Amino acid sequence: MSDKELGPRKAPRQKRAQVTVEAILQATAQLLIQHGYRKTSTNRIAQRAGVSVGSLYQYFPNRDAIVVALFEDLAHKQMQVFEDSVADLLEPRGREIPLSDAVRGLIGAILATRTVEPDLSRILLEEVGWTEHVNLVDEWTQRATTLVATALRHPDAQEEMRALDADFAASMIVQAGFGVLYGPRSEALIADPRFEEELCLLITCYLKPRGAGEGTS
Amino acid sequence: MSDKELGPRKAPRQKRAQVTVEAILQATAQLLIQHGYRKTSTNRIAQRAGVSVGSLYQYFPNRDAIVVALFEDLAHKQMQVFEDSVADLLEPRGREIPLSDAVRGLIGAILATRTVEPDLSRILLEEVGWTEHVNLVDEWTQRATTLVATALRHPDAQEEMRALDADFAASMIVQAGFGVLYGPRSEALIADPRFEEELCLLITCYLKPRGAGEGTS
Amino acid sequence: MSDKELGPRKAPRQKRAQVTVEAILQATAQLLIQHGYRKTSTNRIAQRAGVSVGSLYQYFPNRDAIVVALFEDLAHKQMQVFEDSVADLLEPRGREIPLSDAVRGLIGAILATRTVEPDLSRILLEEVGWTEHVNLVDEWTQRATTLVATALRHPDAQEEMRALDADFAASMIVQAGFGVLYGPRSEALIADPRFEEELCLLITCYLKPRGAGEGTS
Amino acid sequence: MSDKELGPRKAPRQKRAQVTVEAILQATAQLLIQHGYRKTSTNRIAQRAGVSVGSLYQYFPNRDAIVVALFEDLAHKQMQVFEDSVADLLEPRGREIPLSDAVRGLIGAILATRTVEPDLSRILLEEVGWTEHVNLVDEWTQRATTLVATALRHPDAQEEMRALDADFAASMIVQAGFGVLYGPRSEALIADPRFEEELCLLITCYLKPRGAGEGTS
DNA sequence: CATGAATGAGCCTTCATTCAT
DNA sequence: CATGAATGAAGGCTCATTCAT
Repeated sequence: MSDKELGPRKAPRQKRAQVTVEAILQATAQLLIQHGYRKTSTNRIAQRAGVSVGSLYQYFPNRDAIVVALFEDLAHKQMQVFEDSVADLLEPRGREIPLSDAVRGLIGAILATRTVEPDLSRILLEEVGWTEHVNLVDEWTQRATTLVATALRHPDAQEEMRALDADFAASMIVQAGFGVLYGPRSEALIADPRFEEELCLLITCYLKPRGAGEGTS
Repeated sequence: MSDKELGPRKAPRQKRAQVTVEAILQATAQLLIQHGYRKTSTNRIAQRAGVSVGSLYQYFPNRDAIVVALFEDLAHKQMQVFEDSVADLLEPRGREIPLSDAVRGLIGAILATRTVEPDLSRILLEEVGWTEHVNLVDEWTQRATTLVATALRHPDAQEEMRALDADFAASMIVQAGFGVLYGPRSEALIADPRFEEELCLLITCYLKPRGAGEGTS
Repeated sequence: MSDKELGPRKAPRQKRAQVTVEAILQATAQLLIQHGYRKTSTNRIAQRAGVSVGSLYQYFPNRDAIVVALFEDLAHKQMQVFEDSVADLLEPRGREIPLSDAVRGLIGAILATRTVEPDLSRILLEEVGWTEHVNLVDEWTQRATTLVATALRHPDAQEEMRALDADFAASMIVQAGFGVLYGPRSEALIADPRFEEELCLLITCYLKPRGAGEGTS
Repeated sequence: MSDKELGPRKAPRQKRAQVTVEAILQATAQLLIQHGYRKTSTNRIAQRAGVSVGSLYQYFPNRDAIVVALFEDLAHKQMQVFEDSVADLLEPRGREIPLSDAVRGLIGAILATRTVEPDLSRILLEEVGWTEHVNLVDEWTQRATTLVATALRHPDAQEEMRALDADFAASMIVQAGFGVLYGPRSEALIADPRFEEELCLLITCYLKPRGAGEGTS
């Protein structure tokens, strides 16, 4: 666990190799989802991928490396989605967007994250556990937080906000947001029609200055 | 995984047996913490517990049953702590407590939860995954939510709050609270001196009526 | 298998002990029938018998000893039945019985044997295997053969028979008889309404002198 | 026991694999003969075969599957021998064969069956028990019976026989024959010099019409 | 490079048997 | 004598990984 190589063994240069690697990853994802981590053995992966075990070990030094690759793939895809969703909020533009809209956008971005390969995501997060991939998750959270912090520093936002440490606030928001979205019982909560609105409220209120309610205008 | 017996196999009647069971549970906890779930084999548990494998299987039908027992123990202890902490807030008392204090109490209660065997708690939640223990976690969350909802309905609280569905709000709070406390990167966040205060703020603001800031009184 | 004690450990003198032994034997029989030899463990036997394992080992030196005891019980009961059934044929009586009737009686005796605890009998014979109890089975076959030989030597019988070695003929008959009764597919054959009659015929013809058919009289 | 896979797991494609499978089967046969079914563990088999347990499980899903394979092998070989031996009796030929010769041939065929791996045969039949392989044994018996019935229907045979149901008679003969050959104490009986002749007699008499003895010619 | 046969440590579990209470 | 907790050898089986072809 400590001294094990977890990175891919060699970058596949030929096209055929690329196909092989892809097949292995897909097979692993399927098996993970269908039968869980424990039953996802290298032999089974190879078989499902239509490849020999030997080939598998040509590209991955060990079983966990495959899972890690999958994890990274997923993380990158999710980050991409998140960053794309958030992009608008950061673009310089002529007219102002009210804070509440910005927050709504942020929340939408986090929510969008859940749509990326949800099954795989779930199994990876819950069964494999992110403990083993702390770095990745850290990076993930870090980048999200930075993005949010940047958004919070946007002049348009600042105007409506009370004075606070953008970094810290971003952490709170991201953390709370993910908690709500990925915690136990999240399914039920998210399904509630009031959910999105209330989550916006939660965060907006937190950011706004005291004594200046939303509807006060 | 689905039809496996997970309950304890037979209750230890003699005192000696009780000691054995206890040793097994402790050994398992230690191994889980030190080496993770995957390396915690029944043989190792038995060895560490200074007991034979046979004894282990006399009280637990299989490895997971031990982990489940541990999980239940922990969950019960945590619930106990939480409920004890929250108890005051629910007691009828002569003078009013301001909402912010109530929230602070709530948060304190959730935080207190983290002090119960934190290492074991982490490994159990993260590596073993609560997916397999949905019922327990559900119960846990349910009870916490109910408690919070009850607190929110307290006349003293109502006075300072905007009109909202106590149950829903409780869900949001509990969920967000746990997210902040148990999510990735929680350690760092919690360590921040501003943390507790800000979390209070987050929730208080959410509950208070618009246009009525905290310091406005 | 070779140096293992197989006899009962000590004769139970007290009444209570006798009851215990009986309970153990019954429990074993039930378990053998219901779950087969492999799943019939001493612990299970003890439990089913409502006795502690320790007590079990008070009366039997090891597991197989119980099975052996059961086997012996059964063998003795079957022999008893066989001998009782055959008894008449051997009694000196005033009037002659025709050979065919004698044979019919013999066959009836062998058939009667099947009615003694058929389930236990089957499991003991098929799963446990009589290889391990050769002596008993030998004795069994021996006695049956002797009995039949004695019957064949009866003057009444001799009259209708061709000259042959009674011992050898008895062996053939007993052996063939048991083959028909306990071999594979016996069930189907025995169920056939013609069966008993034809079996009589088979043997009678064998015993009668050439050229003197049954119906010639 | 009921839902266990008993068929071979995967067919050996390479020559090396074929050798392995063969070694496993042989080792199992040896162990079965020398130490009995209960002591024939997969580990021992692998060891004796000079192969790793893993290899064993690559070709057989579990221990019993090996035994079953052995059983099938044996059954097929025996059937082959039986059918070959009986073949002549069925061939259309110019001159008649007397019934007694036909029966003699039949008995010879059944006896020949005993020469095929007698030790393995014995252990498989007696200790493992044919109960678990009912289908195979059934097929075995079925085919033998059919063959005999066919022989009985041969015009040459019919001429010397009384009228009877060929199928039923075949069942009786086969069953009795196997009983005599495979029952307890068969060894001794078969060793007797009179045995074969008498067995012929037993069956011939049974088939011939009443009142027409053998020597009547 | 691909293949798939082979490996063997190690896991989970059972069970006959002993022995302190 | 009875009890039942404890033992630990042994069995069945899996699976990550290697290596000859």
